[in-house]
Amino acid sequence: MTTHRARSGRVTIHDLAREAGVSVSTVSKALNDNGRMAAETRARIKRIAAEIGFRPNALARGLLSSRSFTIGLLTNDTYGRFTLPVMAGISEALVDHGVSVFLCAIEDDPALGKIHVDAMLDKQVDGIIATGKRIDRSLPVDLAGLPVPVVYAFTAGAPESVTFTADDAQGAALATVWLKKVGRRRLVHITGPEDFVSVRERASAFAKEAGEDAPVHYGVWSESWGHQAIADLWSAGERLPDGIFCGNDQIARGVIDALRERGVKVPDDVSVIGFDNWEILAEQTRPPLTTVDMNLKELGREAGLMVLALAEGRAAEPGLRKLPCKLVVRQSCGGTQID
Amino acid sequence: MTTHRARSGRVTIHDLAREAGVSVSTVSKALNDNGRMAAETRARIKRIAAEIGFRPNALARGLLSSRSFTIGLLTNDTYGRFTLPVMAGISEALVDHGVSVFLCAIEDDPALGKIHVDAMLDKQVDGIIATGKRIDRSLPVDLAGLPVPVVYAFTAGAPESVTFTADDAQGAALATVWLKKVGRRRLVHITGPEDFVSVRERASAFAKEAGEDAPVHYGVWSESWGHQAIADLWSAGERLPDGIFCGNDQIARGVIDALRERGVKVPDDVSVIGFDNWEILAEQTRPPLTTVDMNLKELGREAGLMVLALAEGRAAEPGLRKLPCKLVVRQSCGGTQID
DNA sequence: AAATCATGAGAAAACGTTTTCTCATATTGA
DNA sequence: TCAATATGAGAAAACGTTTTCTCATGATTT
Repeated sequence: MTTHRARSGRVTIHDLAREAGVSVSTVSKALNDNGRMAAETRARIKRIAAEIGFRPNALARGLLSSRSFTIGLLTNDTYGRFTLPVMAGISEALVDHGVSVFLCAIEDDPALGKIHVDAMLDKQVDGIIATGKRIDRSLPVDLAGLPVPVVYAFTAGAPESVTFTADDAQGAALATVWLKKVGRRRLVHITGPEDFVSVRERASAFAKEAGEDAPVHYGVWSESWGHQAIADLWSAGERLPDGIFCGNDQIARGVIDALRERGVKVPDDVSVIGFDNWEILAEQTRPPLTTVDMNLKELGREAGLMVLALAEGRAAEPGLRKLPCKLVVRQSCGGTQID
Repeated sequence: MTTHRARSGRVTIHDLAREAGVSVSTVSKALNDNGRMAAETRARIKRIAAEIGFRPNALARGLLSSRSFTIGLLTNDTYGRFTLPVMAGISEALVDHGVSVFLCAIEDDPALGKIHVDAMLDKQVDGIIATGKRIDRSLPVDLAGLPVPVVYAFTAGAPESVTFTADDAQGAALATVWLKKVGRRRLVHITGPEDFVSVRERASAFAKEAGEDAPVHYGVWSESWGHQAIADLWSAGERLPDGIFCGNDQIARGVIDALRERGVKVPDDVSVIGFDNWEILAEQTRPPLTTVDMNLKELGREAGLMVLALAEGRAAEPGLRKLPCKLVVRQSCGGTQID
C-alpha cells in the first residue's frame, strides 16, 4: 500500500492516476465515461477511485465548466414561516442534480442584500432564487441585469422575470366552497390588511363563491384581530355567521378562542377555516384547524427546477405562475373527505 | 471605450490587465496590496477595476488557496424554530468575513445526510456546523474523521469536538428566581418529556431554586399538555400554585388558556413563565408571555466564529460550551424590570 | 567609473480538473 | 504485403487566480 495523499490532505486526480499507473487524462475519462478506453481499464480505475475515496474537486471542475452547481437563495423572511417550506422544496429538488444552495438572509437591509448578492456572484452561482413574505413587495436589492438567471418565489419579480406564487383566488374558493359543502350558509371572511394583493384576491374569490353581500372584515395578521373581530360581530348581534373563512391560521386561532369564550361550539355551531396550514399552529388549535395549504414546498421545487433549467440555458416563458392550493381537512369545519 | 468582456460574460483579471495595459500579475498584486509597485500604478488599476466592475472569481481563488470561504450548515430541524435563529447568527457572523453558508436540510434521513456531506466536501467547504433540535441527540450522519473542522450547535457532538448549547440550568434558575422575585411562593414546573437532558437540567435547577418539594410535572411539548396539566392540578385542588414555570412557550400557552377558562387571572392570581421566547407565539399570547430566551442567535454567532477559527488553523479547546440564557419580561408574570 | 542596491513590473508555475489533440500499436481490408 | 482504419492512452492546453522568481532600469555607494 503506497501513500497517495497530496499535501492538501485531500485525494486528487493525480494521486489516483499515480495509484492506477495511468495518466490523469485517462482517469478523468474513465470516471466520466468519456473517451475511448479498454473496459477493463475503466473498471479498474473506478474501483481504485472508490478504494482511495477520490472525489473530484468541484472548484476545479467549476472553473473549467463555468458552472458551479450552486445557487443562491435570497430571503427577507427572517422568521421563516414561508421561506422554510420553500427552501425545503428547493433543496429537495436540487440535491438530486448535485446543486447546493447558499442561504442569504438579508433582513430587509439593502446593504446586506448587496453584500450577499456580490458574494454569490463572486462564488459563481449558477442562478438565484429570491423569496419573500408577500407577492406584492420586492426585495430591497436590485437583481436586474445580473449575469445569472433569477427566479422569484413568493415575492415580486422584475418585469419579464419568472415568478412563482400561490393561487390565492383558487385557495380562497376552495375554502369557501368547502364551507358551503359542510352546510354553512351565512359566511364571513375575516382577513388581513387590504393593502395586500393576496388579501384582495382572496376576498374577491370569497365574494364570488359566498355572494357579493357576504361580509369581509379587514384587519391585521394576528390572533388578537381574530378575537376582536368575533367580539365585534357578536356584539352587533345581527345575523350571526355560521361559517368563517379566516385570512390566516393565526386569525383563525383567535376566532376559535373567542368563539369558545362565548360558548359557541366549533365545529358544531360554527365552522372555521384558516389559511397557510402553519402546522404547528393548526394542529395545536382546539379543535385542530381545517385550512388551506399553499403548497409552498411544491412551489420551492418548481422554482428550483426552473432556475436550474434557466442556468442550463433552456428558455422559459416569463410571467407569473400561480400554483394551486390544497385543502387540509382537520376538525374545525366538520366534514371529513378531501376532494 | 474598448470591449473588455471575455466570452464567459464575466470580467476576468485578463480583461482588466489588457484594459490597464499591464500584466495580470501586476493587477493581482495591485488589488491585493501585495508586491512592489508604483503607488500611481496601483491606484490606476484599482480605479479601472472598479470602473469595469471586476470581481475576482472565488472558484479560481479557492482552487489556489485551498480555502473556499464557504461553510456548510447541516440541520435536521425541518420546522426551523431553533435552527433559524442559529442560522441567522451564523450568517451574520460570517458575512463580514466573506464566508457564505450552504444550507443542508437532512430531515433525519441518513442517506440524505450523506449526500449533503459529500456535496459539501466536493465543494471544498472550509468547515461544517451541525445543528439540531436537542442537545442529547446527534444527527444521523457520521461527521468524524472529515478533512474539515466540525462544530456542533444545539445537537450532540462527537467526542473531543466543540459543541455549543444553551445553559438550561442557568435559564431555569433565571425563570424560577424571577417568579420568586415577583412574590410567588407556591411554584410548580410543567415541562416536556423527562428523557430530554434539557428537561432534566431545567427541572433540577428549578428544584434547587424553588425547593426540592416543588412539584415537577413531565409531559410533552404541546399546548394541550399545558392545558391538561392545569386541569389535573385544579381538579386535585390541593395547594394550588401561584407561579408556573413552563418547559416551553407552547406549554405556557396551554396553561394560560386553561387558567383563563377557569377564571384564574394571569398575572394577577398566577404568574406564568415560558421557555424559548418563540416570539410569534409569546407575543400573541394573552397576556404576552414572559419567557426565557436561549440566545440562539448569539449561539449561532459563536459557532460561526469558532468554525472560522478552526478553518484558519487556530486551535480550540474541545468540549461543551454552555451559553447563558436571558429573561424576556412581558406581562404574564407581572413585574417590569429586567436584571 | 565600477560595483552594489532598490524599485517596478513581467514570466511562469501552480491549484485540480476536463477536453482536444496527437500518436503508437493492433486490426482490418484489398 | 501494404495501406487504411480502429483502438487505447497520453500530452498539453485551458479555466482564473496568486505567488515566486527573474530581470531590466535607475539610483546610490565606493
